[in-house]
Amino acid sequence: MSKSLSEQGPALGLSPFQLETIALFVRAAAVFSLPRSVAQIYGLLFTTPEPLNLDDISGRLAISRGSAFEGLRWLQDLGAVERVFLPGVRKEHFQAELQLRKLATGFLRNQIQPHVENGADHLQRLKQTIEPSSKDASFQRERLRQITGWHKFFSRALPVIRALASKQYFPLSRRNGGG
Amino acid sequence: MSKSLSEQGPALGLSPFQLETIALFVRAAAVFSLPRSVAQIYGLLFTTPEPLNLDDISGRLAISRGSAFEGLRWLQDLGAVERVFLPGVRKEHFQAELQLRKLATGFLRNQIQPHVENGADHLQRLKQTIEPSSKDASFQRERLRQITGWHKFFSRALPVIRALASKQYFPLSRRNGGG
DNA sequence: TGTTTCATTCAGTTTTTCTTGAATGGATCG
DNA sequence: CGATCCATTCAAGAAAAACTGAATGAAACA
Repeated sequence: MSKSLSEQGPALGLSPFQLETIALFVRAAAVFSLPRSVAQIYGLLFTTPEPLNLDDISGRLAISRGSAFEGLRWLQDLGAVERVFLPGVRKEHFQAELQLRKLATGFLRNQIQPHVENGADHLQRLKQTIEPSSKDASFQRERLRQITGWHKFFSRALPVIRALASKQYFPLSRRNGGG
Repeated sequence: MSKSLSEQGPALGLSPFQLETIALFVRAAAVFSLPRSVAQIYGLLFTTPEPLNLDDISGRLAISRGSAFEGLRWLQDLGAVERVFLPGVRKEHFQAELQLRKLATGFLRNQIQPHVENGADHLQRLKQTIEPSSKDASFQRERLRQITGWHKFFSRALPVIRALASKQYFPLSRRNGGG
């Protein structure tokens, strides 16, 4: 019963700091319904000074190679993790991307933006379903207008949110020269 | 095989407009990993002029009373659905809240804010795990600083996002006199 | 008071999601 | 060239989440 910190977490040679950080990321990921393994992987890389390879990750977190691989791919797609090429080393190594801006924009780009972009088509299709002569037509048009308004809002909000996550709002990250 | 629109959706007396709208909400909810039934319920109320009761909802969407009840409770907690008291009618009736602002702030309040508020405690605990004499202490302090920066960002961003969702950014909703 | 109507709960079941680990095949090496 | 190392896939299994519907008891009614 030594796995209280991260709830079914790794038992191997991770420091208390690493365990606590991973637990924190796992909780945060749960808010967005992201798989536990994804959060664990990011937490491990985040708290490890040197780049790690697939077997390092799978081994230290006590998760399967398959999970480690899928999790790493997801994190790479997002831009939360990047490959590191080490001269003379065959295995691919990875390290955590530390800029929240990149994480946030990656998430918006991958998870939100496509839906907003498809929205126009869906709205068009929705419009077709209104029968002009029906007694509900007026009410339905009102609702369609409402949804259209929401869609416009998201289209406008996306760039704003990106701007929000820009350098000037991250005074502390200046230390790393990033932003 | 007449259930293509909303994928396992209701087959009863819903109009094409309703079916299409519900399908749209189900897709949108999936982005945030919200249960299908919740999206269906909101979609049904959104596209129905008059308030509905539990049995209406359960019946028209072909979902169980239990699901309808839980979904309604979740939507009420969020502020996305409100009770309507009809004089002389015993059953509770519900209608959709149309202001996106309320939906957004409800979601932030219920799903995000508690975690941000607990963050301070977790950061404090994380700090305790750093052993000052360890060779990793410097690296770990750097990472702690990073997380602290993220936490600060979210603490600041929450109010800003709320402001974003305020009236002036919803020109179309003025028609309803809401915002 | 007894009867009916209703909101609410929750153990059991179904469905979905996540994880596992062995298998595949391409790349690298000697 | 064969042997080894490695990234990647995926069918099967495990775990988690969502759903069901009957049971409960409170409230309204007559």
